[in-house]
This record gives sequence, structure tokens and C-alpha cells, in this order.
Amino acid sequence: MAGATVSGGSTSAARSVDVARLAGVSQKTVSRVMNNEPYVSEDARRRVLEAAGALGYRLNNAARALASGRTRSIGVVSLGTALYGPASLLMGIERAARDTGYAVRVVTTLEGDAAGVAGAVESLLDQGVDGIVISEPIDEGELALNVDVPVLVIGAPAPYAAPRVVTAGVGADILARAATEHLLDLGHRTVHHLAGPPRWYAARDRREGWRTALAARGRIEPPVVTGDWSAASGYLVGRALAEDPAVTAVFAANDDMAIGLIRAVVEAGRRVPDDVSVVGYDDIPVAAYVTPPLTTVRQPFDAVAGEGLRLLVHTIENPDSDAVRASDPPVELVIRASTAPAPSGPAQAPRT
Amino acid sequence: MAGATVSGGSTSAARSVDVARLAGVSQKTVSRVMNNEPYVSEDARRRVLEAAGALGYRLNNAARALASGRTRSIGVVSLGTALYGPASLLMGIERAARDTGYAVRVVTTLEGDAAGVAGAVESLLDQGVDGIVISEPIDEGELALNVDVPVLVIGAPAPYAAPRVVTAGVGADILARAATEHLLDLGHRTVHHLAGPPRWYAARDRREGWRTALAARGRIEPPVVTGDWSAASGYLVGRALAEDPAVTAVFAANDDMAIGLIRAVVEAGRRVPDDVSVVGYDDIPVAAYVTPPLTTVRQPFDAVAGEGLRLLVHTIENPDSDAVRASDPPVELVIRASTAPAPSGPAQAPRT
DNA sequence: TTGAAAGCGCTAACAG
DNA sequence: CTGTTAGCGCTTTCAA
Repeated sequence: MAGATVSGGSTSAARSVDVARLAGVSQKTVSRVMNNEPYVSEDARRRVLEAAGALGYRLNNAARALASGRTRSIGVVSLGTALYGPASLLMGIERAARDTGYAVRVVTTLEGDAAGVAGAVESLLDQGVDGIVISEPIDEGELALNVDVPVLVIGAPAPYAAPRVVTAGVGADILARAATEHLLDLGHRTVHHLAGPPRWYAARDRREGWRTALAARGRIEPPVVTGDWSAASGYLVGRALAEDPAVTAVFAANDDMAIGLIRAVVEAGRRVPDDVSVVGYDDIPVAAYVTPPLTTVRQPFDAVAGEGLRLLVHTIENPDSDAVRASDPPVELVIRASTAPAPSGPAQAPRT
Repeated sequence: MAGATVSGGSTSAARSVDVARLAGVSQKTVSRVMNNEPYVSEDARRRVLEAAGALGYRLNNAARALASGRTRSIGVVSLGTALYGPASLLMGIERAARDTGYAVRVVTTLEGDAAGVAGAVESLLDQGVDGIVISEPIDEGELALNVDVPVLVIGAPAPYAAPRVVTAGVGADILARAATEHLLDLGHRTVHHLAGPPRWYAARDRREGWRTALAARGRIEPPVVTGDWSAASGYLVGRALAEDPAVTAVFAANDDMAIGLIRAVVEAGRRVPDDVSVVGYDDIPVAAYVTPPLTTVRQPFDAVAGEGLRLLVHTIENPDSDAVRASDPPVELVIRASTAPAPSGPAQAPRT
């Protein structure tokens, strides 16, 4: 094909034999040079590099993959939204992958996607990847992935029956617990929870952390209200919380919902944090600047992506190594102005 | 390789010859079936599909690419941040690409990246792609991309000297103009501008639109202050604006900076929108829920990505077609509560 | 409608 | 240190 579509004198892409000819070496030597292999004389190396430059030579990746059986690329399954968490993770993964010399293929899923994560993984496998990253997955039932490449699951306890799985970024429960305790320490009788979609592992973790904190202090556990991560949902389902005078402290499963909730509270005529304290989760870039600045939990997405990818690549390149779990990254409660001591008095000053 | 390394009974991945043997047809017929080519009897097709299923057969993409000269994948150069605009575009591109049957490879750049966009493009070309999307690029000087695949540039007037370039999503100036006029219509004497980094085409477009609107009504053009798209920068550089009593209306180049600016205004003891009106750009998901809800310009990222990608694929598959420019997508000014009539009198007064 | 033969451009052994 | 020989698993002719 190459060259066949070119009508004029335009030269089709140079191949390694062309470089070899020009450099006066064998094709194999060109291959050695391009792959930075040892056992090439400095002189030969120089000549090859020169010839390659002159010809604009570029290794053909398809041929390389076919011959070697390795694609040198990893596939990422990411949620197809611009939500801060998934997007940050995706960017972090790409950067980390590039550092390790792997290219990145991406497939996104949407919630309610018929094919779902399994379909995305299939598609990645069709494309050809040496490893797969599943970022912030949803529980779609015990998924038996028939995968022969290592899989990294970020933000979920590896619900996949795949051969070699590494996990990273699990442990949101600890932070959710810290967030809840912060509110309790402020004197609130109990803490309400505005949860994420129950099928998300991330949502479950945070809910568990909240529940644990409450249980540890013997507080009553109010019914959970559930949103879909969006500020809009935080606003909608938050209206009920906002109007309930018993509610003085809420831990929202992410910052977007926290912001929506705050709006609902404000519109209900109550003040944040004077009447209602709110804690978010993620520390999105605007969190420090909204009104009031949001107390929240900061996740080190880059660190999670980086360490997870390092482990994945290790597993790819050392097929016999055991599956591992990345160490939990340092997380941090960022206290700003959306939380304050519980309103004093009989519990709440009724305002309508 | 396949089979050669397998010592025991472990089966290595099935190849098309294996399927052919099982189905009792030639390898070429398997190829025809897998590619949905015509001229295969229904019976043969069925037998092949059956055998493929039984063997868990999967077309080898590397071999396919090598033999056909087409990779069926497109590369995306995206800014490596979770900023709403770039992230939305990336997700939209992936979705659109999948709809057209192309896989997606991603390379991110960071501002101040030594290699920059050119380096990212190189890396994509090394990986092997049939087309390239450059999303929201930065002006790094007239870039002569030595590229032999079609390029789609989103959000910039194609500063690339590449053979076949399509552009999409250019035209922010019109909306920036509408945003500015909205403020002028509200009775503000003039409108200040909190701009994005000057090297971003998106930032320039918005600034031009603002400038045009001002000029058209003969208003004075106040000095521009510049941020880096982040809420933090909006807050920092916004403090000067916030404290200047002459400032009653500001058009910020994106919502994050608008939010940071509002915080600065509030901290300066002035009210939004009573004393200062603020308009953002992007309509990020929290824009409707921050305090006050933000008047902003909504960009249809999905539509831009979708149409741009359609054109790119068309150009890939019809090499002789002319380079085109996607039609400008419908954009929209969303009026919320961060804008109000100019404070009357020499000082400021409450609004309606 | 089907199949045989000939590569695509590279890496993997194995010799020199 | 360098080259030779075989494929990798497909798609592409071209012939039947």
C-alpha cells in the first residue's frame, strides 16, 4: 500500500532497510540502534542515526508490535465525564504512562452504558494493549474479565476475576471517617450524608467511612440521601436536608454535590456554616473560592495514578510477580469556612 | 512466536488460520467475515463466527495495521489538566471517535512543556495514528508540523503548516462579545476583562470579542488583567479589580477565574451582583449552584468534538477532499444571578 | 463466492 | 560487534 496512493514524486515512508542501505549497515543494526540495544559500535550508531534523520525515518509501530508481541501501550477505561476525579485520574495516568514509555489508549464509559466496563475492556483488548487501567469503576456485578493482561483497578477493591490485578487508591473510607469526625468534633449531634450513586465503589467507601465514624461515637445514623455526583443533584436532593431543622452537619460525597447542597441550604434561608456545616470531598480547584470556601478532603490523584501505573508496568514486565495493592496515598482534610461549631441552643433555631 | 514459546497444553491466542481450520474454510474467508466484507455465503459466515466464538478469536490489530497500512486510530493532544474545557473536549472526542469506529490514543501536554504540542504530535506519529486532534492548543510560534495525516485543530485558527487541517470550535469571540454586551445593556459604563493566558488561542478569542463589543459602543477599554484559568489566579489578580470602585462589571475568560474573582470581591466588602456584576465562560457544572449563581457562556463541547471528528474522519477516508472548517456550533449566554444593572448614582445602590 | 500466494516492516533467534 | 534467516498474523492482489 505504502506509496501506492502517492501520485507524484513524493517518497513514501522510509523503512529500516532504507536507513540500513544509506548507512551502509544491515537492517538488523538499524533495529539495534533504534531500540537502544547494546553491541553497536559508536560509529555504526552514528551513521544509522544520521541516515534515519536524513530520511525522516520512524519505526513502524505496527510491525514492531506484530513481531515482538508487545504493543507498548496500556488501555484506560475511564468514566466519560469531565468530573474532576475521573478526569484528574486520566490525566495522571497518561503522564505516568509516558514516563514509563507506554502509550495510552482510552475508552470511556457512561453510566447506564449497555456495554459498560466489560465492553470497554473488550474494545481495548481488540485494539491491543499490554495492560489495562480501570479508573473508578462501577459495580456491575461480579465481572469475570477474560483478560490475559494485567489490570490495575483504581478506587475499587478489584471486583474482577482476572488473572493479575493490582489495585490503588482504595481507602476513601478513612478520609470519609476523618471528615465525619471533624464535624462531630465541632459539636454536631450527628452528621447527615449526601452520598454518591450506590453502585460506585467510591461512593460506598465514603459512606462506609461516614457510618463507621458515627458508630464509633454511638451517634444515630440518619437516612442517607443519594445524588449522582453533580451539583444539580446535590441541590435537588439537598433541599430536603436543607429544610430539616434537625440537620446541622452534612458530609457530601464530593465537592460538586456539596456546592449544590449549599445552594439549597442558602435558598432555604439557612446559613452555611452558621446553621449548617458542610464538608465535601475531592478539593476541586474552585473549592477554596466558592462562598463559603469549602471544607473538604483532598485526594492526591496524581500520586495514586503514578504509583498504580508503576505497579501495573512492573506486573506487565514481570509476569510472575504477585498481584499487589498500592500503598494508600496521603490524604488530607482541608478545613475552610463551610464548617463551624454546631449552633447552640436546643438544637436548632427554627427558621423558615 | 505464537505457540513457539508455549511448552505445555496452554493454548496461545487463536489466529485466523485456527478459526479457518475449525470452520473448514480458508484463512481469507475468515478475514472476510471478520471485516464484514461481502461475497461470503451465509453458511460460511455462520461457521466462521461459530468457530471464532469457540476459540475466543480476536483479530490481531498490529498485524492488521501492518498489512493494511491503516491503524484505525486517531491521536489526541490534550492539555493535561482536569480543567472543564479540555477534559470535556477529550471525553467528547473519545465518544465521537468510537462512534466512527476509530480508537483513541492520548498524549497530554503541560503548559511550559519543553516538548510542547510538537513533541506530543511526534509521539503520536511514532505510535501510529491515522489522524490527529489538537485540542485547545497554545501558540508556540508558527509550528510546521511535518505530518502526513490529517489534523483537526479545536479552538484555534490552525496555526499549523500541515497538509490537511480542519478546524472546529473557533468563534469564541462572538460569545465573548455577547457576554460583554449583556453587561453593557445592564447599564454598566464599561466592562473589565479578566483574561486567560495570552498564549492560549481561546484566551485571545475571548479578549478580542470583549474588545470588539466595547469598541462598537465607543466605551473605554480598561486595562486587561490576566490569570491562568484557575480560580486561584482569578482570586489573586481579581483583588485589584475588586478594590477599584470604578469596576462594576467584569467579564472573566472562564468560570473558574470568575469564581475566584467573586471571592475577591466579596472579601473586599462589595457585593455580587449589587456592586459588581461578573460573567464567566464555559458553564461548568457547578456554575448554576455557586453563590451567586453565575451568569456565563455555555459551550457545546460535545457538539464541537463531534462535528470536528466527523470532518477529520472524512478527511482521513477521503484524502483528496479539501480541508474544511466546521460550522460554528450554537453557543449560548446563560443569565443567572451574578449580573445585575449597574449601581446607580456615584456610589452604589440596591437593585430591583 | 472462494482460495493461494505474496508481502506489510519489524524483532527474534542464531550464526559469524 | 554484526549479519542472516525466519517468521509475527493479517490484508492484498490475483486466479479459480
